Amino acid sequence: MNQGMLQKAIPYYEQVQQTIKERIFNGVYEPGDRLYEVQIAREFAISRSPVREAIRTLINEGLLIMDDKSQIYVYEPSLKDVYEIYECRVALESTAVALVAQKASEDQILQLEKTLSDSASAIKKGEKEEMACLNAKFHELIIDFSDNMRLKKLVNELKSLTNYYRFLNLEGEDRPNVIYKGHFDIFQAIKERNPEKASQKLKEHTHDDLENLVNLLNHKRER
Amino acid sequence: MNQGMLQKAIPYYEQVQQTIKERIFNGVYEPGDRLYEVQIAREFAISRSPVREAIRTLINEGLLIMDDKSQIYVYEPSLKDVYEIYECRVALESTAVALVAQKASEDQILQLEKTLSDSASAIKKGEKEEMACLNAKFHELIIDFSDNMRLKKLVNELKSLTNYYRFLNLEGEDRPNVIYKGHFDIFQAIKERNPEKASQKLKEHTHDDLENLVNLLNHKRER
DNA sequence: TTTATGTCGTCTGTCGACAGCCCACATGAT
DNA sequence: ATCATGTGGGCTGTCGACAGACGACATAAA
Repeated sequence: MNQGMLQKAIPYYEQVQQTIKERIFNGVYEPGDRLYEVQIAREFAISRSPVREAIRTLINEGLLIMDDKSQIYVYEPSLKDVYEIYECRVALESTAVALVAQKASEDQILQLEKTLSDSASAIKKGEKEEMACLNAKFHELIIDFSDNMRLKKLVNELKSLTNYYRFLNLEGEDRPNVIYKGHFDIFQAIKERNPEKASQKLKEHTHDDLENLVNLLNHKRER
Repeated sequence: MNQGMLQKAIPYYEQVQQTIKERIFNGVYEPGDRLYEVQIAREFAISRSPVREAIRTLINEGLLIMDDKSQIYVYEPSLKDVYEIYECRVALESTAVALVAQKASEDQILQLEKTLSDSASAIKKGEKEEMACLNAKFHELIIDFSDNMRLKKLVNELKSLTNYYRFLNLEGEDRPNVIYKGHFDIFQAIKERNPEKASQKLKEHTHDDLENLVNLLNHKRER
């Protein structure tokens, strides 16, 4: 009885949008790849209209870009882009964490604490997948608890633009512990109800992330 | 010889997008109004396809919203939305101004100063139109000088969402002078190369704006 | 009068078709 | 060989048409 509710059929353009997005995140489409309306339409055995709409939406999200000849490519962040995106994320997330430090409920603080301790045990067991997941959750919880839907949306969009690099988060010199320490400091500041400190710690933590990422990218480029 | 360059014909969907946006800003379409693809297509004597694409784009920008029945309405910010948008703007703009305080060139600082003094004389002459324009310019310069395209784009999108209320900026108790003072303090901090102070002053200034706006909205609502 | 059923019009989602543009390749002239 | 001119194929922008969904109104049944 599916809760007495029938699901509205999901229109093609939405399904296509989701699928393309997943393919970008999964690396099926790689940065710089060109996409063709007709080809995608043929592949799904539908007309070009829904495909066009899906592409338009993804262009607006920034995951696809259109050149002056209306050709569509998968977004490929330049180094400058990466810096700019991080700058924006720091701005938004540090605001979020300050809000959380001010008004988080006790229960919410407990949730953060639990995520942290789960994270610690994942590190001990060396479960990379789990670690990445919990780290993401920590950030997500903070954004959620800031209770600002628009901020959440903006951060998510920014994150998806560097999603391409998400594998690199945990690589590098002793990253798991460094990240854990960063999160721990942030949590501590929240628990102390110290917005400025929380904000500051998050800025430092994110800066670490950026620096690590840029280092790894440079290494890759040299090889 | 038009600089030897021919302009590519602007596609319909872009023109329509621009037109709809202007109409929203000019109040031709009011918040909450429903829009119809067919009607707009008929009006411009074109097919629905370009209209659909224009609408999709505007939905992604947030100026139009689509309900669960695929009906299109002009975005009508709730009070909570207004707060959230301002929170995001403060986050981004205060970051921008801190960057400017760090790395603005002397010439850029002069531009800010000139805008301020123009603003002062506009106040003396009571030129409301000019005042609004210069105030906007002040903020825009700061964003530009922060040299972060993505930040600029985000702020512009957020601003357009409350564009509906732009008339109210200058109404209220002695607003022009309060705003001028706010901008002056920000400028001062930039000139002193004091990022924290600049950031702080901008936060206070924007908070004033928000408070004033909310007051006026409440008054309106009571009447 | 109130409820139930049927019909109509309108709006959105999708389709297939066509025209214009751009590019690559080929053909021909120098 | 090099450059100019065709020529063809592929891709995007736009169009007009149809089907399904939804609501309004009317009509019929209680």
